[in-house]
Amino acid sequence: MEEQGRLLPPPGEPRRQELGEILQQIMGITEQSLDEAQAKKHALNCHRLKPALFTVLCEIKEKTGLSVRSSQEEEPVDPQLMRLDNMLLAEGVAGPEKGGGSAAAAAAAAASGGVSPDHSIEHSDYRHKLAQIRQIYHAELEKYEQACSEFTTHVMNLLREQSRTRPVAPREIERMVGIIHRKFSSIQMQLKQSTCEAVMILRSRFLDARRKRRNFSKQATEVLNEYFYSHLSNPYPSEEAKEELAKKCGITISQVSNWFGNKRIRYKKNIGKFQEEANIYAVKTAVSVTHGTQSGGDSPPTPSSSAGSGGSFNLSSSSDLFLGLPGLNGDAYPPSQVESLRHSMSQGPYGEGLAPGQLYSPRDMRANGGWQEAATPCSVTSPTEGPGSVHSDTSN
DNA sequence: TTAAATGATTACGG
DNA sequence: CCGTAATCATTTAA
Repeated sequence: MEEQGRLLPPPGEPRRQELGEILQQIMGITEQSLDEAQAKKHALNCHRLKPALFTVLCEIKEKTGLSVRSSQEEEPVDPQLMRLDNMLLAEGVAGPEKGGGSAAAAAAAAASGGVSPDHSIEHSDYRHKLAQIRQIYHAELEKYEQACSEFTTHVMNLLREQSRTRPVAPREIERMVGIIHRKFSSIQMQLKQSTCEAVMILRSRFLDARRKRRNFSKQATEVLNEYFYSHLSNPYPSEEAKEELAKKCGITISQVSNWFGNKRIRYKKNIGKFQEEANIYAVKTAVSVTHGTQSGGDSPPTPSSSAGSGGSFNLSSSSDLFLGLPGLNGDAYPPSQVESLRHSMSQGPYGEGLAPGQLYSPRDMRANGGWQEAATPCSVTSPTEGPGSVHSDTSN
């Protein structure tokens, strides 16, 4: 107290001396005992020149400390973070909460339940898992948010406290806060990253069509096979034909395309495996052509007429194999259009069918890799391009 | 439980 | 985009 009195402005005294005195006291603080230092500190704090001095010190510090700060200025927005945010938003993870996990799942199930039963089951499961992820995500996010704010407050309090005894510029506080926020954002980004990964895994697990594949109905495969074997020489349904088939089978056009793609490749790969099937459908087609009844019949028709499925397309590589070593593998021959042959083949699995295979000469269909090239010569009786057969299929 | 069948996807070329 | 060929993941038969 008395110090303050002594430090009071002696009117005529030059300021310089006063300042020098103060600075000396400051310098001397470290050499004094704790109590003394505390007392002096307090005294200095209350000195009337203190604010001015403090400002000066802050300015100096600001100027000298600039080098550090300039390095990391505010980056606008991290594109990576943007992407993550967008994805989380799109997936409904970051969006507005729609209630607790089970509730959301139940709502989803209820919402889609009536329309598409097939869809709803997996979907509700998916939604349930997604809701779990969202819950965790939000909880973690909130935790980080809170921790960040707490920490920031703490640091700011600390700095404010210290600002009474050491020069702390407002910008420094600002910078500190920025650093803290950046640190916490990077943590949040990791959280978002992990969440994104989890969602992606969930998606691939539930939404990937391959994982919830269902076989087509018996009837659908029937229809498809019928078309395939009746157009064996050129099993490439047109757009309209695909449409008809899709409608008839209750599947999509792309599913029809998939089916034909798979069928072609698999048939070509191992004709022997399909010979029996080819036979059945060839006969069916024959019956249907002759009798006009082609739809639906499950029962294997008796081989009667000669409307076999005609020459198949060519296999590029396996034809050689087939010619060279007929009995080696499943490679056999395309289904025959000869009745006797069909007859002999029809009674057994493909093992027995192999024997007649040697009788059959695959002359037409080798050498050219294309499917369609072989079509013409082989198809003796096949209703390949007969509009009638196609039409009859489609009409029914 | 394993192997075959099967629908869907991917990579690549036209 | 449509095709082939390879591959994946599931369903079904053994």
